[in-house]
Amino acid sequence: MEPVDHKRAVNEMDFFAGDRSSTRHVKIETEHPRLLQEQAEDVNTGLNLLTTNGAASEKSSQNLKEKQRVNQLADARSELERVNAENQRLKLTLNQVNNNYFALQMHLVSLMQRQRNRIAENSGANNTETEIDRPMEDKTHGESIVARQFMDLGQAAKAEKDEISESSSRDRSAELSGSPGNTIVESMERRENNSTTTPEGLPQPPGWLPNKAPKLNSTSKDNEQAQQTMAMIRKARVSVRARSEASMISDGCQWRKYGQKMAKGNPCPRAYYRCTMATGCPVRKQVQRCAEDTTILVTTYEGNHNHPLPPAAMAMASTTSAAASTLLSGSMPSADGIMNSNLVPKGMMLPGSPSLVTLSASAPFPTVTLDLTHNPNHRPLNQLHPISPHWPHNLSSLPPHLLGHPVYNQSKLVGTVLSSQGNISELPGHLPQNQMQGHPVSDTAATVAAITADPNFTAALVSAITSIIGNSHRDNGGGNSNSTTSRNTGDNNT
DNA sequence: CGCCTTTGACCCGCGC
DNA sequence: GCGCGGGTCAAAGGCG
Repeated sequence: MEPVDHKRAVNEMDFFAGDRSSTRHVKIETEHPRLLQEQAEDVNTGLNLLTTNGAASEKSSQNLKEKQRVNQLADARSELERVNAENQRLKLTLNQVNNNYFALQMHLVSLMQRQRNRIAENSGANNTETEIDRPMEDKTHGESIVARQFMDLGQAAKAEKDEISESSSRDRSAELSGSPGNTIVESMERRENNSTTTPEGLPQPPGWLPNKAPKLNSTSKDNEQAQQTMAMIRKARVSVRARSEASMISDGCQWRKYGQKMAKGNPCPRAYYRCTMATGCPVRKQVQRCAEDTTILVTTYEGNHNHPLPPAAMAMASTTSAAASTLLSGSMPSADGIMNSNLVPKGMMLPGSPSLVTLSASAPFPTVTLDLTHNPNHRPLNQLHPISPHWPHNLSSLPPHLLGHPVYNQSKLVGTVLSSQGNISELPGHLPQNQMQGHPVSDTAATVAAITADPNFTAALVSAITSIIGNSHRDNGGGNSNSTTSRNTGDNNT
């Protein structure tokens, strides 16, 4: 009985050590036969289950061996625990990297869409099919513009939420309008402000919709549409579908859970979060797994931040902007746009990703859905990762030495990303097309496989992990983002 | 101790 | 008016 138990214990340890490569593990493995043989021969003596008539010296030597064996087992066990812990850390890191990649996708989508919308706005009836051919003049300003754009939306949100402070919001909007980086939302806000002041000068109620209460001094059809659009944008929701094992995707913001409900028709609970990066921030989000595929995480954002965001949060922020812009671009050209449609799937007009973004005007609010869960053969965005060894977009999660590295120049990254669409192949930093096309990715596993297959990524990942571990594995990248992870059980990746 | 999650209760809109 | 479902509140407890 006893030898069997010992043997089993050793085997169990080996089982857990399993494929985790460890030099110590190899050593233990090589010692197994001898250990087991010793056990078989000496078990009675070693465990004092039977008395023997052997010499005392022999017995002491056997005890010594037994002690050594116990020590080895203890060492192996501790090593196993260490490796297990390291494995968990690596898993977390990988998950975080996944989320960072998702955030990068968000950023890309927003940039692409914003370019389109801005071109459409600036050039009016000009040809909008060529804007992607000249986006590099924009990409150098991409980061700041995204930031500005998001702040503009924040103003819009404030105008909605803080009715009393509408005039000040307008002032702020007017201040912001002086910049050349005007966004569609901002311009729309100005248009609305110029045209929708009530006779009493009172702010509009939060749920106010121009089509329900036409303004007396709204004389032009454009103004009406602008009002409609702005109201829709303010009420619009951004729904993001992405594959993630974590309970939340990483968007760089701080979120506090304030409720959870079982939604009808979905066995998975719906969690409600609000932004806690600033007091009074109206942004909320709902997180729920898809009923059909629980690996798909559906995150719905509502509202706009009223505070500056860290770079890590810019991706999602710009996504919100892009969503609003998408709404705008979809509703402006004609009166029978999304306003009057119940469910209008609309390609985002991103080259090669016809179904990436859909619009839904179903009640209560129009929703922009970014579906990042499936990327068919249309040069999916998911294939972007091989081209960017520096793709962890959540900058705050990056180790400092990588954060300061030129490869994290976002404009260059954007250029790389755009080049992957096949439109800007001459840009610096891009990789050859064939290299990019070598990683068909349709799910997280394939994504991880493709990512890890890239040596550049591997190098960056190793560096990042080393730094993270070296920093006592700060909570999910530290900084002002992802703070909710620290208290969560490991799957909550803000 | 502060911040967070959990979770039941409550509120509100909507359809019948 | 009633029930249902979605969204929010807030007390309780956990965690670092």
